[in-house]
Amino acid sequence: MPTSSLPSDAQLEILDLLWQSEPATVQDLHARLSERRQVSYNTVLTQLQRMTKAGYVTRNTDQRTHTYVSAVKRKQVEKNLFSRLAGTAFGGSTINLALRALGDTTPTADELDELQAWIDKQKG
Amino acid sequence: MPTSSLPSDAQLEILDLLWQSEPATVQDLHARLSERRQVSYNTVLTQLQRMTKAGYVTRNTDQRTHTYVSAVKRKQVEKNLFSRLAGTAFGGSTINLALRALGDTTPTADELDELQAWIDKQKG
DNA sequence: TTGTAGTTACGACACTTGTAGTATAACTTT
DNA sequence: AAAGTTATACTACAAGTGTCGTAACTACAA
Repeated sequence: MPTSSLPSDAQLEILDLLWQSEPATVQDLHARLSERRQVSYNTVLTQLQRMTKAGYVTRNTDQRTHTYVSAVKRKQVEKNLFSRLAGTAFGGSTINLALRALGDTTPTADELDELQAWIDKQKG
Repeated sequence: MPTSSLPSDAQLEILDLLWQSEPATVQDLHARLSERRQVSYNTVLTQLQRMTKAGYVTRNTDQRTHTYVSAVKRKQVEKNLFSRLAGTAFGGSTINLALRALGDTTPTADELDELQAWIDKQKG
């Protein structure tokens, strides 16, 4: 449904956790998010409620403790994210964006291999 | 709240124009931005004022018509942008982000070469 | 049965964001 | 010099954001 709109930063952060392990309760997500930064249970709950309304997630309310699952595909959201970024500051090119992202970062050998594989796939 | 503050989307769009050609007046920027989308002069002005306050640009007010120059480096802003994104949804890895950005896009031969060059540089 | 911990619903609040209108001052043109 | 044009400053405002508090309800334990 939300092909145009994008989750906010805080929502994306939670969505990312969901994608990693679904379904999940608010407590699950709060616990996992708390490993990264200080945040209240209610904050996570509110964001999940907003995400439900926005259609980014759906929830099962059969039990008192609701469980959430993502309703949008990771790839799709990422694609939208990139195209928004590319649209504003990278000459519209996602590839250009990728090149900039690489920038002066130093990759691990694995990452380098993965990149090489991607290129080879394009060539072949 | 991200670690380092970042220009908003609308600001980034203008900053991008500035990076391409500095210094510039509000009119310059408004004219160039107008080629892409409908936006009022005052909107551009307001954003430039906000960016001035935020330190993203500086301006010369000697003349009645002020001229603006960027006060932040493109690379630095991009880096912050990517690291914020990476921090929220790409496992913290900018390279991973780049790989995702590449995703199913199909590059031109030039872009492919550029990518290959980047890899070779890392290897060598 | 009464307390206590867990859960959701709802509201609140300050801040940001994108957008633009109005006021006013300063040049330019007639 | 009057009128029009151009510039900035200031104000405004709805929507979105990140954050959390409080109320109310449920379930289990003592």
